[in-house]
Amino acid sequence: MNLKQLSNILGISQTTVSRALNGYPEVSEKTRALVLAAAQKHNYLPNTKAQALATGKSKMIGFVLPMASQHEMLNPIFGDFMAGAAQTYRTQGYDTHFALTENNKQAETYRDMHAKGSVDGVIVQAPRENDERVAILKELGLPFVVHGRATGKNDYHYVDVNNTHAFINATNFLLDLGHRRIALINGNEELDFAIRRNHGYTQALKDRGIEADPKLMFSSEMTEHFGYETMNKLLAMDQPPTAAVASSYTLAIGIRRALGENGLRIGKDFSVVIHDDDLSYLRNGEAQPVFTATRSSIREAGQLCAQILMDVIDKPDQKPKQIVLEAQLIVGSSTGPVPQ
Amino acid sequence: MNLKQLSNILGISQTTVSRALNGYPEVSEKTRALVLAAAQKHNYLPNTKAQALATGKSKMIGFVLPMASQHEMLNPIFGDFMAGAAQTYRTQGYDTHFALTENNKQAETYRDMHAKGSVDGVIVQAPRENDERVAILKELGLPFVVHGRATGKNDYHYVDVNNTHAFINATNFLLDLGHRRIALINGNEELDFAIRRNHGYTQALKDRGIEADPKLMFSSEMTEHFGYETMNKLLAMDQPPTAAVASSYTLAIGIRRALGENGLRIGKDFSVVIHDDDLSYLRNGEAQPVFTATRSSIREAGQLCAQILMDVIDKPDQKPKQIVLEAQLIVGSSTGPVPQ
DNA sequence: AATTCTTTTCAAAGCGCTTTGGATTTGCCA
DNA sequence: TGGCAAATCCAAAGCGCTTTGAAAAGAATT
Repeated sequence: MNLKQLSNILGISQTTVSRALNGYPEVSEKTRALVLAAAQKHNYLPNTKAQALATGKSKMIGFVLPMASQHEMLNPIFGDFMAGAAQTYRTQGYDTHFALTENNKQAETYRDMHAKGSVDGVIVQAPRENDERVAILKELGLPFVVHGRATGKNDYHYVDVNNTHAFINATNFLLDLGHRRIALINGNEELDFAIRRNHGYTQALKDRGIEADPKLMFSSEMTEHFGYETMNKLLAMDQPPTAAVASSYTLAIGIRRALGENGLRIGKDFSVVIHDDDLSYLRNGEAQPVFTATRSSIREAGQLCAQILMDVIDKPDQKPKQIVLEAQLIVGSSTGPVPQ
Repeated sequence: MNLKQLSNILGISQTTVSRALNGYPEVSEKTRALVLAAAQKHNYLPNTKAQALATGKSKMIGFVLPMASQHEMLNPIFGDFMAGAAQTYRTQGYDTHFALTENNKQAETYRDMHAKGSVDGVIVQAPRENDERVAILKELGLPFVVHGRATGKNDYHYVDVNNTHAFINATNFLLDLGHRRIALINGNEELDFAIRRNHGYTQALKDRGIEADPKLMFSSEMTEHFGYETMNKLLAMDQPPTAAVASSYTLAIGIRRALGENGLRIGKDFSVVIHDDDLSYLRNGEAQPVFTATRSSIREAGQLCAQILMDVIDKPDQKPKQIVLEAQLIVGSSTGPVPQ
């Protein structure tokens, strides 16, 4: 069923049918009702491709996920983020165009998407320092919103968590409990968020006159295994730390496993504060949080990014919208005073 | 840059340029080289919308994810599955059209996608018994592949894990170790895979003359919390089981937490076999598996589904391709003989 | 009833591509 | 050199929609 057929059935021109459907005022309410009813009845929906071609708008948002070929490690947060975003798009008739790309070809993928006219805007994930994608998207004039911040220049739209502050808080919380040797188990420090968390951690220690000890600082992909392995290394030290801040829930699961295997109780013998993205399928407890954490919903970030992006698509030339979310410190049972 | 402009630059007709680009034989290799070079130079890529309109093929695969409004629980496996699928699509120029939908409106979303002409085929996830989506897609004539099986009729393409067999194996493994009271911690038993796992578990017990005890069988959404809660319930029993089979890694994390808090060692005091989807961001150990598990890569399933779907789009009328993957039993350190 | 102004409708062009059917050029042979 | 087939190329139609500019119908004014 297409426009032509529908208009034939109705005995009305395509123009009028199209206008009736799209809510233009130049059509009487009577015929509009007629058209709407017929469309409903015949299950007619405009062909998006034709619509896109005619209007020049694809009503699609691009979402590019790098394959991260090294370890085949897919960003575990992307599902929730994307769902949050898609949920918001829907309200305005946008859908998501999802593309996988090799790790170092993200920029190229955006360029192609634009050249092929398949999206009206894109979201940039996990920015690095002076991320090239930002430059390219600007050059192309393709609307975009960054989830996170690409250090360097700041003249674009973004939604980010205040990572520095979150990790200052997390570290302070442990310091207040009396801990002095505190480890950092961080994500890959090529990524902006990890850099900021490192800064927060270092800063908090410094403010209490403690020099951050590089031997207590670890950074890699945030897997359960990395958490496990690192915790084992820490326990094997001559003078093990009494606490750690970790960048994700998955890391914490590994940490807890290592502690358990060594007969140590989390929150008693060793304290852990994590950053909790509030993933829908990996909740940090239900009513009561399991781990003490700085929490910030990744899904909410997705919603905000989507909101801004749609706004920018609508009105391209506005001054950068920049949202920094504060993570909430929630206290679970993974922390306690320094064991005597 | 579009075809017209490109052909003007070259001083060649649009027809020839289009044909050169699409590898038709009616164009000399010399001009083809010329065209290709120019396209490259001017960063030309055909507008997908126009292409889709002209050819009637959108080169898009639909992927519908229910929001699961109740608990906002997003299927944690979907990321890996989708990535596997997308990886395969790419090789043949397909991209993914991703849409969120309310839980009970999946069928409608497929119908809309078809009416709007935005996809050439779709993948159906997490089928239920006699899933309505299958019927609708057949009626629409929209190519589809089911990931899993919708019990009921079997006249469609699918890729599934042999869930029954996997759980027979898992249960047998524990029986062989001497366990007799074995719990089942399963996913939501409205879903086909969970039903089959239940059958496998029940069957294995029965084959050893053991009646499955409903008090040891639990089923819900596969969250860490559900695993934790259930394990606590089990431990509180008069006569607790000595082992459990669990349907996912996330459940196992909760189980381990409960055991740890009760001072019990997994694999010594209590044995657990899980089903492991081999998620990229939640690996069950690296070189050595942590949990004894029936393992089947969800990413691989995604790849297979994609492969079949593209094939079916190409040649719609073929007899159902049905692949049943056997899960591999891998032995980790979460199982051991019955404690004395 | 004649004129003007609104309201409602329509035909046709255009979005950027593919593809059919026909035209032109080239190569080969006699 | 002429003739014919094969190799190249092209103009134009069509995919399903939106939108412009104009026409037809209806309402209002004199």
